Amino acid sequence: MEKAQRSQASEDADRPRRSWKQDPDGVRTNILQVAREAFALRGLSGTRIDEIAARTSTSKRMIYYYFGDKEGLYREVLADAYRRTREAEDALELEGLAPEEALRKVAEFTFDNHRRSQVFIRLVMIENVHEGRHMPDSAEMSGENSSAIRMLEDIYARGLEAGVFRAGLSAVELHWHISALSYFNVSNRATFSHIFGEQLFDEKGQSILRRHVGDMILGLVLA
Amino acid sequence: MEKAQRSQASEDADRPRRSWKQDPDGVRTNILQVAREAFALRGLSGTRIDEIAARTSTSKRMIYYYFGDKEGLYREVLADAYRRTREAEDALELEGLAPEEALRKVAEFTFDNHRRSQVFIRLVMIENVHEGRHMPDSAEMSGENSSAIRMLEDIYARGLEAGVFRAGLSAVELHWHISALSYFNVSNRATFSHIFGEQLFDEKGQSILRRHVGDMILGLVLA
Amino acid sequence: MEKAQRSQASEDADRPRRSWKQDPDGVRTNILQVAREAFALRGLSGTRIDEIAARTSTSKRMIYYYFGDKEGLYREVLADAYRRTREAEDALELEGLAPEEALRKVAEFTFDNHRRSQVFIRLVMIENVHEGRHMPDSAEMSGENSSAIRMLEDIYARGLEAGVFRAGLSAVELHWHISALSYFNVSNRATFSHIFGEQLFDEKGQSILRRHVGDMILGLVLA
Amino acid sequence: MEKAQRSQASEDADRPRRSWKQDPDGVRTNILQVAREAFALRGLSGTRIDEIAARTSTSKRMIYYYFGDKEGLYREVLADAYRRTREAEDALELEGLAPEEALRKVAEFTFDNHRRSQVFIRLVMIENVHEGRHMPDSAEMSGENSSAIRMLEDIYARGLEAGVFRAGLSAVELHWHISALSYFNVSNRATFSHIFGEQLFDEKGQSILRRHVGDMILGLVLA
DNA sequence: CATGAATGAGATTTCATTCAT
DNA sequence: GATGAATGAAATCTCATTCAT
Repeated sequence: MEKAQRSQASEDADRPRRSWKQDPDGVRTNILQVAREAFALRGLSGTRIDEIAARTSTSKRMIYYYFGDKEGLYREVLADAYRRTREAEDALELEGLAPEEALRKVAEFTFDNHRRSQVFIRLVMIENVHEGRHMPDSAEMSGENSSAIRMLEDIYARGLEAGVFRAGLSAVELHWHISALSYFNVSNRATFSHIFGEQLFDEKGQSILRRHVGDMILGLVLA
Repeated sequence: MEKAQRSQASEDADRPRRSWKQDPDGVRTNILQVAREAFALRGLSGTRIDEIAARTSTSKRMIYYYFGDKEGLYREVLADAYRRTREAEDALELEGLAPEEALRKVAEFTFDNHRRSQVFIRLVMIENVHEGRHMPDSAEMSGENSSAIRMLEDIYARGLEAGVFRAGLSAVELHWHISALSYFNVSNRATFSHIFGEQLFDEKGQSILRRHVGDMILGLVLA
Repeated sequence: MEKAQRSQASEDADRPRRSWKQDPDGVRTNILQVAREAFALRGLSGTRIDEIAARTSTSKRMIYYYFGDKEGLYREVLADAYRRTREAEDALELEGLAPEEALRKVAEFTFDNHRRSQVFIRLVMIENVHEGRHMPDSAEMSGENSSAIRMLEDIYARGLEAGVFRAGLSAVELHWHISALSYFNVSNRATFSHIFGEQLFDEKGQSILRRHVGDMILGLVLA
Repeated sequence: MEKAQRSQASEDADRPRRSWKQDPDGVRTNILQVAREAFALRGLSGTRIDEIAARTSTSKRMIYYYFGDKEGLYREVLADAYRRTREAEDALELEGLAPEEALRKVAEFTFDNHRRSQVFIRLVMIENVHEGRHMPDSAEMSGENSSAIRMLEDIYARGLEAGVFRAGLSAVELHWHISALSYFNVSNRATFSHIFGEQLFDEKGQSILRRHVGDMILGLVLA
C-alpha cells in the first residue's frame, strides 16, 4: 500500500510539483489517500471532512465536487482499498512449490501481509461495524475473481491429485480460516494485548503465531 | 445475552412505574442496557445521546448524572459487557472429559458462544477501532483471572501429562487461535459474505466451520 | 393579523418582559411570527434561517429544537397563517341583512380583508408555487369547516327561498369567484401596475374595484 | 407553448450536432427554453444554475456568457415569456361579433388561454413574489401597447355606442376582472383544491366556471 | 466559443452538554 | 433526583461564479 502511493508520487514528480491546478486525477488521488488514512483512523462518523481537507492539497469544496458527500468519499476509499489489496495479493509467487509448501506459504504470507496492511484491516473492521452497507458491488469484487481463491483452488486440486490432501474441503473455507487467523492478529491486538499482555506481539511471539497458522491449516488439510 | 436482557426487561415490568424514581440501580441498569445496544449498533461517535435517552425510561440528565459524559457511559458499557461475557464463559462444564475431548469442546463452545454474543463482539470490534483506549483497567480484567485461560491451562497440562499433547505451547496461544477463528466468524460476516456469498453462514456451513475449528486446534496440539 | 400579534404581546406584558427564558410558548410564538414575515417576504428557498434567527429573541438552535428543520418551520408558519385567517373571517357580522345585501357584504368584506392580509396572501402565493406540497392536512382545514363556505351556503339558501337568487350555483363556486377577484388584487399588484399603472390601486381605484366585485357577484346570482 | 418547444427541438435534431458551435442564436434559445421551465418550476432562488446547464445542450459557461448572471437570465426568461404571451393573445378573432358576444368571447378565451399557459402563469406568480423587481421596462410592455386592452377598448366603445353597455367603466378595469378570474383558476389550484376538493377542476367544473366568468363580466357591463 | 475544474462564502443542520425550575 | 428547555461550537453541504486550457 505504502509502496503504491510512493510510486504514484514519483510519477507525478515529472510535472511541476507545486501546481496541482487542473490535475483532476492528482486531486482525486490525493484526496483518496488522505481520506483513507483518516477513515481508517477514526471511522466514518468519527472523521471530520474538515480534517481531511486540511491534510489535502485542495479544499473541502473539492471533496464534495469529486465525491458528492462524506459517504460517497468513504465508499470510494473502501472500494479503492479493496482494489489495492487485491493487487498486493497477486504478488505472491508459488511456482514450483509442492502443494503442502505452497499452502503453508499462502497461509504465512497472508499472516504477514495482514500485518503490513493495518490501514486496510481497519477499514474492513469499520465497514463491518457498518454491516457492509458501503461495500462496492462491482463484479471485480466478487469471490470468483479473487486471486487468493484461485490460488487456493489450484493448490488444493494439486494436493488432492497428489493424494496428500484429504477431500471434502473448499478453497473458500481455507481462505476463511487463513483470513480469520491473520485478521484477528491485527484487528484485536488492542483489546487482546490489554488483557493478556504484549508478548504475542513482539517479533518472537509473532513468528510463533505465524508458524502455528501454517501448522493449523496444514493440519486441517493433510490426508 | 439476549435471554439475560429479556429477563431483565420482564423483571422491570413487574414493578410499578413510579418506583423508578426510588430505584437508582434500576435506572443505571436500564441506561446501561439501552446504551449497550446503541453503542453496539452504531459505535461511539455514531451513537446519539439523545437517542439513548429516548429509549430509556429516564431522561438525558440522568445519563450525565450517573456516567458523567458520553465517553464515561461508553466505558461503563464496555466494562459491563466484558463482565457479562466472563460469566457466560464460566458456564462451560468439562468434568470428566479427556484432554482432547475437552479441548475440542472448548474450541467449539467458544465458536458457538461468539455467535450468540453479537452485541458483545460488536463492542469489541468498536473498541479495537478505538485502539483499546477505553478498556477497563481492573485486575479482574487481567488474563490471569480469565476462566478461559485457566481451563486451557488445565486441559493442556493434563494433555501433556497424558503424553497426547506436544510441548511448547501456551494457554494464551491456544486461546488466541480459538478466539481468532470464532471471532472472525461473527465480526467479518458482512464483508466476507458480500464477497463470497452466504453459504458459509447457513446452518450447514456453520457446522462445517465449527468442526474445522476443533480440528485445527487439535491438529495444532496433538503430539 | 397585526392585531392578534399585538394582543399576544400585551398578554405577555404581565410577565417579566426581559426574561424569555424557559418560556417555550413565547419562544415558539416569537419564532413563528418572525418566520412568517420572512417567508412571506422571500419565499421558502429565498429565506435564510440565520436571518430569521437574528430577528428572533432566541437563537438559530432553538428553531431547530422546536421545528426540526426549515421546511418544518415553513409548514408551521403556513398552518398557523391559515388558522389566523380563518379566525379573521369569523369576525364578519351578517345578522339581519337581506340575502342580496349579505352577499354583497361578504364579497366586499373579502375584498377588503385580502388587502389587509398581504402577508397571508403572499404565503399562499408562495405555497402555490410549491404546488401545495406543504399544506396542512388537518380536518379543520377542510372546506366543510370553513365559516366562509357556511356563510355563503346560508345566504344562498335564504336567497333561493326568497326567490331572488337563481338556482344551480354552489357556495364553493361563489367563494371561488369572490376569492379570485379579491386575491388577484393583492397578488398581482406588482406586475399589473408595472404594465398598466397604479391608478387602480389608489383609494379611488380600489373602491371602484370593490364595488365591481359586489356587482359581479350579485349579477351572477340574481334571478 | 409546449408545441413551440417541440418543434424547436425537432428542428434542432435535423442539424448536425457540431452546428451548435456556429449557432449562437440556437444556444441562446435553448438556454432560455430550459431556464423558463426551470424557473417556472422552482422559482428564482429555488432553481440551480447547474441544473439548467445540465439540461442544456451547452455548458454553464455559456449561460454566463450570454446572460451575465442568474438574475440576468431570469430577467430574460421573464421578458421573453411576456413577449410570447402577447403573441398568443393576438390570435383572438372577433370580427363581426356584437359587443356582448365579443366581450364574452374575450372573457372565456382568456380563461381558456390562462389554463393553457401554466408555465407563464407560474412565472408571473414568481415575479409577483419578487414584487415585480425584474419586470422589463420596454415600451412594448406598456399597457397601451397591449392588444388585449385595445380589443376591450374597441368592444366597450362599440357597446356604449350601441347603448347596450353602461357608461363609466374602463378597458383596464375589465381586463383586470377578466384576468383575476382567469388567473386565480390556474395560480391557486393547488391550495384551493387541497381545501375544497378537485371538483371545480374537472372538465365539467371548468366549463361551469368559464361560463360564470362570461356571465359576470357581461353582468358588470350590461346597461 | 467551449469545457471541466476550481472556489469562497455562506447555508443548513447536528450534537454533547448545561441550565432553570 | 428529575425534567424539558436551552445553547455554542462545529459539522456537513450548497451555490453562484470564475479560472485554466
